[in-house]
Amino acid sequence: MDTGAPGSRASLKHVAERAGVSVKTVSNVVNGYLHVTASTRARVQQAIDELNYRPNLAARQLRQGRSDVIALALPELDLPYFAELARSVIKCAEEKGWTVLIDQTDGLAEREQLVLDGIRGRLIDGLILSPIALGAAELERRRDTTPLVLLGERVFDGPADHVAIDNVAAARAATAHLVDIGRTRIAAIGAQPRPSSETAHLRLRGYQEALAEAGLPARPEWVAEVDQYHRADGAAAMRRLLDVPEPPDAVFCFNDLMALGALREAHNHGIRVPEDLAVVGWDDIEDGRYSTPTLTTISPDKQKIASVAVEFLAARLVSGSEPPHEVTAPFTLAVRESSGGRRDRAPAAASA
Amino acid sequence: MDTGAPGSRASLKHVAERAGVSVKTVSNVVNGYLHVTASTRARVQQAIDELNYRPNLAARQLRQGRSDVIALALPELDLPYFAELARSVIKCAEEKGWTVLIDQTDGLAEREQLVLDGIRGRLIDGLILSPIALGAAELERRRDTTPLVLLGERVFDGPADHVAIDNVAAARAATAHLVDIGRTRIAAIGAQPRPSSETAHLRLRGYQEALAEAGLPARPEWVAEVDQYHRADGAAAMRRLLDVPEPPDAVFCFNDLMALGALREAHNHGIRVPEDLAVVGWDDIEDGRYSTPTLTTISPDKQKIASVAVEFLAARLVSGSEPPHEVTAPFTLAVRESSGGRRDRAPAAASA
DNA sequence: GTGAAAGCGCTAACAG
DNA sequence: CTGTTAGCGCTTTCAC
Repeated sequence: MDTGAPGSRASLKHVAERAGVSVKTVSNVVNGYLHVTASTRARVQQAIDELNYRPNLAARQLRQGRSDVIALALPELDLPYFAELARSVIKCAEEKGWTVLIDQTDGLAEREQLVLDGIRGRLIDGLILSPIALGAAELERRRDTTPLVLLGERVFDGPADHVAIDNVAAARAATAHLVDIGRTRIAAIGAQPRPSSETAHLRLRGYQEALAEAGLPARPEWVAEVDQYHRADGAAAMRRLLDVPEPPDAVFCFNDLMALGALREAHNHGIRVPEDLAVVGWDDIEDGRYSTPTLTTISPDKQKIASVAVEFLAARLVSGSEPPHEVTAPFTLAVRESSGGRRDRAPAAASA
Repeated sequence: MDTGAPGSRASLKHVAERAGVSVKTVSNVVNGYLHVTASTRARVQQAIDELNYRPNLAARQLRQGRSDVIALALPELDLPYFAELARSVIKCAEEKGWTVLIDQTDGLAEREQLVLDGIRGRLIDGLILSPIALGAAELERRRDTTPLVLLGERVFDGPADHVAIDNVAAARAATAHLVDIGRTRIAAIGAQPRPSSETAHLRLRGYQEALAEAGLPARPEWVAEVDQYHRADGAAAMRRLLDVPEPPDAVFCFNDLMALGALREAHNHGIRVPEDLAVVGWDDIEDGRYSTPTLTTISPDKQKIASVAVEFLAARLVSGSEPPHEVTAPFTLAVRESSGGRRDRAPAAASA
């Protein structure tokens, strides 16, 4: 049914010629302007269909100065927390008519810096960045003026909008929960040697504060450092903790993935969870609701984080240079089996 | 250190003026052309730095007719299989200098159609689509000429390049494995009522073929239908299978997520895996390597799928209208605990 | 080696 | 209500 359309390379001009009107009129139709006669509109629409016309977004962007595309830069898409977050961001962005393009930084400083420096040129209208390696200093130095929203821990009072989690408070809550259920030898998995890792630092602090508050010992050998926050790192860390002379009876993992690794490793060693060892994670990824045992975890409000980030960006696009906003997203503690929560059915089971 | 740069809105012209050269020269420098005097290059580079110049990609795209952006359209980013796939695609695309923009279709026909119709206008150079709801008919009807690569099951000999998995063969292998370990009452989870669901259809066929081959009964009540391929659907389906008069002693789940849900549900009912019930999944997502028990699964070569898809696109961009290519990506069966594999340590444990 | 000018497809002024 | 025109920032002939 090719009516002579040269591929889909038809431009406004072609459509205009075919419909016997001016480009402006076609533009009006395409953009849904109201003041167009029904008959003209119909003629134009027919020409559009026949030629299979699609607007050239590059030209529109060049003209309008905006692309309706934003970038979301995060460490890894296959870390469930970030996958879930990305899903929400894409959803929210869609409601604004935006398209989301993904940059994977792998948590590398170099790549985060590239993103920050505007590697995307003027292609994107805004940027949402979840920094792992970069700190306040790098952010201060930023020259690119693309609207920026930061995700994650509080990076001081940086020059950018920021959706934060109260890492210290949440870590304290997680640890306090382990204290509450009667554990006394509470370990932590997820400390990081890198000086710039804010997240690990803050969560460790919350952990230590909670121990101090409870008058419980904070043994250095109960704090396991990791390189990354993957399952394998959690498993390896757990293994080391089990070799300590006086092994812990509870462990607070700085994310769910490590907690799942730790769970599995404990299982390999014949250690019962939660009887011998209570485990708490962080992120509330779906895996933890179906694991055996199900995982007690800090549950940050991901939906909220995503929606606030997108709203921040939207606000920036309207009024550029207000002082930076900051929102602290709420969290809850989801108590499940791994810390002795009721051995109730998994959520799916309950829903049918 | 603001040298008067008006934000980052500097254009080639501004840079040219500041450096005392023509725009062409600046363009040459920016694009790394060789025949530029070292001194000129230095002067231009300095002006670029001072003005914090970033090329306007929209203008470049308009001129060159390409954006170096491709779209990846998949059902949901937080389905681990797709998250892992997306990660690989982004990696491969990056090596080609491309940026990837993500479209979430939620597996909805309507949204897949939009993507296919070129909702992105001329913004993208190519499209990789993992269709769930759309079939051959819709693909034949496509008029948009953006290069397209299809992912997933074989959609007949469509008009587009295609990276397929041999669903029937893999499903047969999975089922045959359950036969091999001595199971006789083998169920399947993942059939779908929708007529257009190729994937479910083909996997079901492989399952049935393997049963026939083994001379085993194929009871309809052992085939559980689901709406989606999430953990909750697998758990619910498992629950139904356990209520059947003669419950199965093995179950082949059409993806890992459902298998994990089934695992959890079995656990809730006090059923031992693999002793009472063997479970096989499909996708080889990381979760299944750390679950308890670890999950036997069909492992498609995701890296290969991603790299071939990107290569197909690259080839299309060079020579447009060759006949469609098709590659069938290999798969293996990863035997783990859920089907009686050795109760060895989880992979992470082994690596330290 | 470098410069001048045209034009990619679109929208926004401004006429009519 | 519709047509004409200029120009967004860039690359690309073609001169010099």
